[in-house]
Amino acid sequence: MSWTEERVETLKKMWGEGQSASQIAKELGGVTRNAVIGKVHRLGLSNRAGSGGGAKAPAKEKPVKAEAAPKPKAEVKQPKPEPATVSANPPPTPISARKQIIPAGQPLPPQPSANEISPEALASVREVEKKAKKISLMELTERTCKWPIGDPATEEFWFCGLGVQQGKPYCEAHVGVAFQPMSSRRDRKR
DNA sequence: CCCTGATTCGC
DNA sequence: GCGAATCAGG
Repeated sequence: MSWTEERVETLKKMWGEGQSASQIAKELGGVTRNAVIGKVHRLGLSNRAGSGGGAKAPAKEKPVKAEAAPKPKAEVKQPKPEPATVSANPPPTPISARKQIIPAGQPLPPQPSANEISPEALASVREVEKKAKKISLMELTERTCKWPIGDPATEEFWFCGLGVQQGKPYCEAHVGVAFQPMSSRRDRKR
């Protein structure tokens, strides 16, 4: 693949939108994120600025590493289709993580169906919460359970972080409580 | 471990 | 000009 007008334009657009290099690479196809970053630099838009009044890159240090370095480890390619990114689609805050205190300015999204959970599922959540990995926001990936535990308004807040099922945002147990079969929790006057 | 962009340098 | 390898960091 080569950098046609069209592809470059897509690159510019997406980069301008703050998309990550890897996302752009996936969109374009046929290129790696490295290629994208390389192109970005050559185009001179390394900084997401674009214009402005003389934003100049401060002189960078040049360590001058001794080359001719051997390659102790080989790079491994991992073809894995990941259509979505975490930041784009925050999971609905489930049962836990809601005391009554809402951080100002960031009202939690409505929780249409966070009531009536099957006792079994609830039990497993408790169980899982005990062995949750307590990972931070940064640790969240495509394959870590994104179930919030604790109160976001306090320090007592982390994410489950256990391994997730293929495609699912949560681990086994949390998927169970997150995606209730429409049945089993029918009528229930509130 | 996963990811991010930045840089270098042989092609 | 291109991009893999590598670096540096969250």
